[in-house]
Amino acid sequence: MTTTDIINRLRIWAADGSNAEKRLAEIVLSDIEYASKASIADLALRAGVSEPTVTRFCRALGCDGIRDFKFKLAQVLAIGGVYLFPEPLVRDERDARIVGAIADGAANAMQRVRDAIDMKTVNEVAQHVVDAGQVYVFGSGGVSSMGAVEMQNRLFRLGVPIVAHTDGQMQRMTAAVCDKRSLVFAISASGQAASIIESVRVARQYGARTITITHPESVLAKEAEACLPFVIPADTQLYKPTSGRYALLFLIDLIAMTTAELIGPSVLESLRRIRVSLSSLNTNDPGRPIGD
Amino acid sequence: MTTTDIINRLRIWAADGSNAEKRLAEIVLSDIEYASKASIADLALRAGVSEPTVTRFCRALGCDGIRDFKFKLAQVLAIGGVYLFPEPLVRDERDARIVGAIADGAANAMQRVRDAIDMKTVNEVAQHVVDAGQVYVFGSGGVSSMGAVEMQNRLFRLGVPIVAHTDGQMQRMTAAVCDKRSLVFAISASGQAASIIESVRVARQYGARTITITHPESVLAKEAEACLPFVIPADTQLYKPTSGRYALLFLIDLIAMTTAELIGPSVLESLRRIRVSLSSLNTNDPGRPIGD
DNA sequence: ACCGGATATGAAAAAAAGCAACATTATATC
DNA sequence: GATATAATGTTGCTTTTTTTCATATCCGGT
Repeated sequence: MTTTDIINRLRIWAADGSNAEKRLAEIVLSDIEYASKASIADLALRAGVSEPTVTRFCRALGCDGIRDFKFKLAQVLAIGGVYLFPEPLVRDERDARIVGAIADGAANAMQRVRDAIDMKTVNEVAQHVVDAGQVYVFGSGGVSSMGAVEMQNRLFRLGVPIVAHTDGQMQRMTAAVCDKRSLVFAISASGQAASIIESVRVARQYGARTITITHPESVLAKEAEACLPFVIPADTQLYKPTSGRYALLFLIDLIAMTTAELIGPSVLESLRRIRVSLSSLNTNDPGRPIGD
Repeated sequence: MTTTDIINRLRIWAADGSNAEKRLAEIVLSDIEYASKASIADLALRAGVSEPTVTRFCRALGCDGIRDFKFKLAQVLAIGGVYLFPEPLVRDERDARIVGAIADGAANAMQRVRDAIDMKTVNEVAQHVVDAGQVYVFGSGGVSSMGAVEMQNRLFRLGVPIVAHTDGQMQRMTAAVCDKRSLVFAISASGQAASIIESVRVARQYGARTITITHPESVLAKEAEACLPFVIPADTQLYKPTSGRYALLFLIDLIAMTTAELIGPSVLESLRRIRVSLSSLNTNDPGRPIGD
């Protein structure tokens, strides 16, 4: 159960639960911060009900007991939301929470990559990119397809022959024309996207080198030669966009930068040409990053 | 104290606290989910220390007691997801430099957004998204077009009628069919992309509301009603992909989350439907994030 | 109106958890 | 090696939570 469900249910019960439930739900909703720390006795007193009623209330909401209930409330609070607080009171605080939740989430996700990433594998991957005659990136689903496109975007600048496909048919067809000089990146957070799994299988049959960026225990991970672990945890907060995207971006940057350094100064030539090709479009501002 | 600080402190203590502290910190870090629900007795047993030591440990970490400690852990989990917090790897200098360069760049970019962001504007923008009959997002160039697509990806989930265009012709044509109920987001790091500037101008002529995510001093910024500042600094490190992308993602997440909360619980219905529509594709795993 | 059964609520006691005061042990310092 | 200080443990008490059992309330059928 996601934490947001609990708020919904509280809402519903505040409207049409039994007497005691109504009062409790109201008390909790009116001050979640208080409720997340109060003892049963306190809560019972405020709502004018008996203590066991509070425990039963929590159970009925799908929690193990009041501890679990408060645990979930704490999580709701960690991210916070308009509808959680009495409106006029806390505009600023709520804003701060939103900013904090996203920033912390991103920082966490990236910290994890930072801690867990095996640079030896990344270095090998980069070497394969350099060696490959043609690189393909397959991704599907919101996060993974962004990753695929982004990877193309990062690597083509280095002069790497790379193309991304987010369409399942294109992935399959492309896989079918792979050969020994091909390198296939397969990105899938779940590791269960059928088109990606099949494409990897086919590409490998034709001798392509295959690298996945996916859940290390997934079907997809087992299909390929190498796997860079990428796990998107079940977000407890549905309102918040998943932080996993930052992790994926990080991973891609690592690959791109390692590859760039491997190629060496000649990447600068590619970058220079890109800049020249843009200079007729935009004003010439040498400080600006290449291609917006 | 932000909630994630607690993890840092735990890390430090796991490395150089006293004996009991070390063991406790390790136990907690090795399974935060467990620690966030365990009783003192449990924790003490596992770490092989006495119960009051656990209480003292929590206090020393800046919490009121074990309750508060567990409360904070719950929040860490809510934000960071059910991530593991593995020991950071030791790596050689070159690897550390690459990882550090990217991580620091991203952290800086996001910190800048955090410092500069005006949540009042973001709230207004979100309100406009909710009110709009149709939302368009235009972006061009590597970073900005990713932003446009990502914005579509984040907002369509909430049931917002939104479409992204990264093609200049499509942008112009779309702008030409705007009306009063249209909302146009124009993303451009440079603020000089011709197609975007023209599209904003045209859309505005037809009564659309226009919001830019761009350099606040740019031509584009002056064309539109509102501007969320987004500046990509000239990266000195040519090998390194620009960190600006993290900042843009951050900005988009802020808008998406604020919008989601403005819409309220009914967004859950959209998300639920998306999940259902995917469940025939993938195995049914309710914990998985929606759409890879 | 009255009955039987289900449901909701409360009182009291048992169980569990958390905490403080004091005791002990380890460590550092001279 | 004595002493002071910090770190940790033991014990028992308090608070919190849960369970058990009793009571009240509601509701449809007679």
